Formats: sequence, C-alpha cells, structure tokens
Amino acid sequence: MRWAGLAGDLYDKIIDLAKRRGYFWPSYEIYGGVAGFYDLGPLGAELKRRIIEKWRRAFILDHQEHVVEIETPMIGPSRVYEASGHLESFTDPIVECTKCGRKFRADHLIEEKLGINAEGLSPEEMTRLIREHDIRCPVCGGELGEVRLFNLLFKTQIGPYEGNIGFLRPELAQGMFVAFKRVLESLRGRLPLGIAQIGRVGRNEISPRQGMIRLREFTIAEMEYFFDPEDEEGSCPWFERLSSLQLRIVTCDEKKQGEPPRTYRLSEALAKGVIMHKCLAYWMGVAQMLVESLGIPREDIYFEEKCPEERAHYSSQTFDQLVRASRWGWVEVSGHSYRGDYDLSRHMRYSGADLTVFKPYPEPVKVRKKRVIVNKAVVGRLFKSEAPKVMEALQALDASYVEERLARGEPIEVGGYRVPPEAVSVVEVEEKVSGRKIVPHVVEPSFGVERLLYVTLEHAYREREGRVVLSLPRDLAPYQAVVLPLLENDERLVERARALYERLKSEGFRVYLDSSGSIGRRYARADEIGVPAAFTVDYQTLEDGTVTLRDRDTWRQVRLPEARAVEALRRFIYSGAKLEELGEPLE
RNA sequence: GCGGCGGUCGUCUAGCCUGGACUAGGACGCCGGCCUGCCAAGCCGGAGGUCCCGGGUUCAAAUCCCGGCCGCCGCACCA
Repeated sequence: MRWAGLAGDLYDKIIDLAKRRGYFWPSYEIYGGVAGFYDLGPLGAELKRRIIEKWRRAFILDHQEHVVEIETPMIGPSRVYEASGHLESFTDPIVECTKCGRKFRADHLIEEKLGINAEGLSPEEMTRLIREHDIRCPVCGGELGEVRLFNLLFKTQIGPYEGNIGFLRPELAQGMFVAFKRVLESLRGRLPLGIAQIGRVGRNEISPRQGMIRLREFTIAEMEYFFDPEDEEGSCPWFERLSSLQLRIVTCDEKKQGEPPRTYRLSEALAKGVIMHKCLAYWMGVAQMLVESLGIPREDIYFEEKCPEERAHYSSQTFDQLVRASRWGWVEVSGHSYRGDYDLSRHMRYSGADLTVFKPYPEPVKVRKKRVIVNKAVVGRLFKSEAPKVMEALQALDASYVEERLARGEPIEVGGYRVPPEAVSVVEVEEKVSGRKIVPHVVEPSFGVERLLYVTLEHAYREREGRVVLSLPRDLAPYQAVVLPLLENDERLVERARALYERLKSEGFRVYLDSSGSIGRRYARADEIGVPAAFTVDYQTLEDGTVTLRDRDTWRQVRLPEARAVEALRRFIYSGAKLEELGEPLE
C-alpha cells in the first residue's frame, strides 16, 4: 500500500495511542459513529485546555492593554449570516448526473460551457440554463438533474415558529463584529482593539475525512484585531518585539511555480510587500512563536499565501500557517486574513447601526464651511404640503453647487422641483471639528485547536528502545508528574509515596500515584502518555528523606530532599530547569 | 457523492476464499495475588467479544448475497 511507509505508520501509531490511552476517538462509536465528529478523552481534554492556555497567553495576556476576550452564542439569526455573506457565499449550487451520480458545481459548469458569469443565479435559473443549452455530464455525458443548493451552514430553528431560522456559526468572527460597538464602548472607544474568542463552530462538510484534521464541529481560537488604517505607528505597537523573527513564506506566485518557502525577517517581509500590512505580519509572528512552543520545529512550519481565487469573500490577503504532518502532508493550523472593513461595513448596512470609531484629532480643527440656508417661509408658501420634502432635498445639496446657481440667478433644480433663488442662501460658517469617524480595518488570526492538538501529539511522538515516549513540552503535559513507590508490596514505601502524592496534589499539580507492576513498567506507562517527571520513593527515602526525580526525555535521575520536591517540580515544568540543576545525579 | 479496499475482546490480530466441530483462538494491555532494591522480567488467577448494523440465502452464517453505517485510498468537494 502506498502509505505503508514510515509516514503512514506514524499516523496509525498516533490514532492507536490516542484511542488506547484516552487522547481522542471517533464520537458515537457504539451507534456506528458519525463522520466528522471526535471525542476528546481525559488526556485530550487536558492537553487541549493547556494548548488553549498557551494561545490565550500569546494572543491576549501578552497584549492585554489592547486585547480582550469575549463569548458570544453559537446560534445566530439568519440576518447575521445574510450580512456576513455566508448565506450567499457559503452555499454551493450542486447538480447531480442522473446516470453516473457524480456531483458538480452547477455555476462552474455553466460558466465553463456558456462563458457567462453564473454567480448569483437562482437554482431554478441555473436548471433552466442547463436544460436550454443541453449541458450534460462532463464525465459520462449523462443527463443532469435539478440544481440544488448545498449550504455548509448547519441550520436550526429558534423557538417554536418554523419561519425563525437560526444557523450554527461557521466561524467566530461574526460574534465579534456584531458585539464590536459594545466592546469598544466598554473599553472607552480606543483603537487598536483586539477582540478574541475561543469557541466551537459547525460546518456541515460534504464529506469530512482525515480524522481530527477535518471535523464538522470543532474549536476555534480567533481574534479580530481592529485598527485605524491610517495610523501607521499606533496600529501595532508591539511590532518591534518580533521585527527580526524569521518566517518561512510562499507567495501565491511562488506557489504556482512550485517554489519552496523563502525565509524572511518579519520587517523584511513587510518592507518587500510580501505581507500587505504590519498588523497582519505581527500576528503571523505571534502565531509562529505559539506553534513553535508546542514543540514543532521551525522547518516544519511555513506560511502560504492564498491566491485571489482561493480566498474567502471577505479577504484581501490571506496566509495559511501550515505544519508538516505524516499522512496528510502540510496541514493548515491557522489562517491569517486581512478583512479590511468588509464586515463592519456590511453589518452597518444591514443593521443600520453606527459601527464607526470616533478618531479625535490631536487638536480640534477649525473648518470653514459653506452651508445652505433655506428660507422656510418662502418654501412653505410655494410648495405647501410638499415643502418638507423640498427642504430636505435642499439641505442635502452641495453648497458650492447652490452657490454657483445663485450667482447666475438661476433656479435650483432638485428632486423634480424648481426652487426659486430667493428661497435659498449660502453662508460661510466656521465649525470646530475635534475628530472624524472611521471604519476600522481588521486582521484576523484564527486557529483550529483540534488541529493544533493533533500536530502537537504527532511531533511529540518518539520511540526509544521499543518503547513509546510522548515528548510533549513539559508545560503542555496533561500530568506533570507520577509518584512511584519502588516496590508495590512494601507498605512503608507505598505510604510514603502517597504522602508525596498528596503534597503535590495540594500544590495544584496534576499528578498520579502508580504502584502496580514493576518499576520499569510504570516508567514506560508514564512515558507513553507524556508525563515529564517521575518521583520514586525508595529505601533511602525511609532513611534520609530523599527521593529520586526522573526525566522522561533522558531517563536520567537525580536525588533530592523530599521537602524540595514541590519547588523542583515547579522549576522543572514551568521554568524549563534542567534535571541536573535540581539534585544530585544518580550513576 | 462516485469507485476500490476494509470493519473480529481496550489494542493488534487468527479464522472468511472452500459455511458446520468456533463454546470465536492468540499476543499485548488491564484487574487481583505472589515475586521484584530503578527502566515493558517471571509465576498463578481473572475480567473483557452486539464477529459494524439491518435484511436475505441455508438444516446451519464471523464466513455467502443485498442494503446501510463507519474507516482508509483515488476522484470530486473543502468561503
């Protein structure tokens, strides 16, 4: 078989380990399973929680002066998804061949055969076009059936009335856009503003495969970062921190040429125009750091620019962050889109709400302006009941146009009315303007958490002397330590080990006690689920109160006083301390 | 969604072609006991299986046939 090499084996080994030890497995198994859904087991849920914590630290806590986290509902009314464009663009018109059963994109077929733009046509219109021009199945020549829409949005009903349609969110972004005004207010109106959210989304994929990589329901960690497009300096105040960070990038053109990624410093990618905006570049840098901190080496990560035809409807530049995986090659773990003002503008139009941000000038500016003054008495007498309409139309006119007409003594034509010059005048006024309203632009880094979890496991997987060692970064491991009595049948050792276990537990560590089987077997069990540290209580413990501490990755041990175990574990897990710094090496 | 291949204790698998002695066997893992002074040792005992689901053929189905579900691979799809 084609995948029988090492690569395929690794995938199988991860799946096997995940099922056996409780990282993840397919959902609803006892009922035969449903494609596209996965459960996380006890270890998987904890690992995911810790990955999310890292994300939260990288994107929110490190930038908390400008970035906040919110939670919004999973179910939204149809209006929201009309405004977002998902009802329109997240839908594919599909037509099926009645002979061979193959499915095709109806709009693509029509565009191809007739050379017309089929976008936006109704299914009925497309079906009619197909019949009229006798478009047939491009594969077998069979007759095509009715065009129907397949929408990737999960649909439901809000409340008892059938007309009240709701949709399960396909991304988190709309929650942030819809709540934008509130969040901005609660933060007293300042830009830049990052609104982050972590939550589950649903996409009704036509045929999901690839296990944890392509799910119908999954968790996204996402931020909408709003900034003033004209404020070059202030839009991304942390940029300097990462300006010399190296990213591997393939542009759209290079991808089409089949060229490999090039390495750029962040500032260089920006200067050369590879990345269109500083903010987009900065958050890609943060993404790079985050993924590396999951134990994935730099050479297994790169960013790929999406070509215009591949991009989502809202985006003007998008990069995917890819991580090497065994079976499916490069897997997209995050997407980085420049969404411009698309979403806020759409929501302003559809909802009528004012989602602009007031941008104060450093000093209020005095502006001389011409204003149209309407003589209401004249207009009223002339137009009677039509007067309010006429007045409104006059007010809306450009002052310089009115001035021009007046200078020539001509009547003003507006909205089908002729208004005599004596009904209007133009005056010059001085106004104090202290700022203006702008629609902020948005960049969006968005991560698939289950994909991060999967690639983290794959990159942590090692084999050593026929045993499996899951070398997860220490601070990601679901259990930080195991406590082992050297022998299981000596109550003094077991008791002493239990006391240490209780102490570590009360200090907030996630830790377990294992006293069954030989000591070697217990080390092996711990290695396999990725426990970084093992404390062993032996006979010397009973004499002088010292225990041994074993490193999962080197299998080396040091001896240290039991009383220092808590501190040593803390340094080992969270400060990256080397084992040798924590005690006396054992031979 | 199409086509190919597959689905047997927690895991990996034997059995399927050629239906019956299959009360579905083994290994690993798991649980209990013994043993064990540091890396999956040994001994004894034990639990664990809707043979993916439904239907059909047959005296008899894990085994043959049909449909469905799920998985893998290829094609299509994947804002």
